[in-house]
Amino acid sequence: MCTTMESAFSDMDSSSCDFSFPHTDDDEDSRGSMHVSSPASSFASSGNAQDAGELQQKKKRRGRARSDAAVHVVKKNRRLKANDRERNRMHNLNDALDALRSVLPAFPDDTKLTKIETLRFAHNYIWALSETIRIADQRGNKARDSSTAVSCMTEVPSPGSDACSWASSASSSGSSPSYSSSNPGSPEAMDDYGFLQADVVYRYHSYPVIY
DNA sequence: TAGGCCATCTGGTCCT
DNA sequence: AGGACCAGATGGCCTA
Repeated sequence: MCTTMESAFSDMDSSSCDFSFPHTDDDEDSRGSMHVSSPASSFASSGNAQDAGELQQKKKRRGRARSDAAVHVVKKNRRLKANDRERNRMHNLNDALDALRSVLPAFPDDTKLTKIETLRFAHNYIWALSETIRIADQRGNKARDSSTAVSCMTEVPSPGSDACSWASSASSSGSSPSYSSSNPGSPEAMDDYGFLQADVVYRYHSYPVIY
């Protein structure tokens, strides 16, 4: 198969694949070339009647072959363009995933999250932030002059920060965290502020995305 | 060496 | 008709 990283990023270097469009004598004929080395011109200059008849036959066959080849070339060109668009589309998707990774808390070992891990991590992160805000609001309503809610918010890791220093309870997850099976949205687990922190942190790292 | 992850190709389907 | 999107297939690379 022609798929290699080199060919993939060489903007469709067709010479490395089976998609090349060979330059043939038919191409010359189709442009009415009078090149001296053209088989047609050499036949025409022979003056032989039998050869002329064969030439007509050959021209017919070549004409048929040329039209088939033209269709083939058109199809291949369309495929190449579609491949190029698909490649760009996937590159855009990967760029978006990279952007998502950049706003997620970083792991200390600098392990790049896989695609699925990035999506799951982002899901958990959003959920954790939402829960933190929700609980902070609840606490804020109960004791507006308390600084508890403020300190709660400062516990949330900022994008790019060390996620595991914030979430020590999930530090063993690495790039392939084991997943809990509990419901991230269960409010009964949030009856205590301290418990909330630990629980949010844990789920933020380890809860599987439910699709 | 098996398994996971990834990039790419490809054909089908849907949409504009 | 052509482009976007999708899913399956394939092969390369890396790691345990």
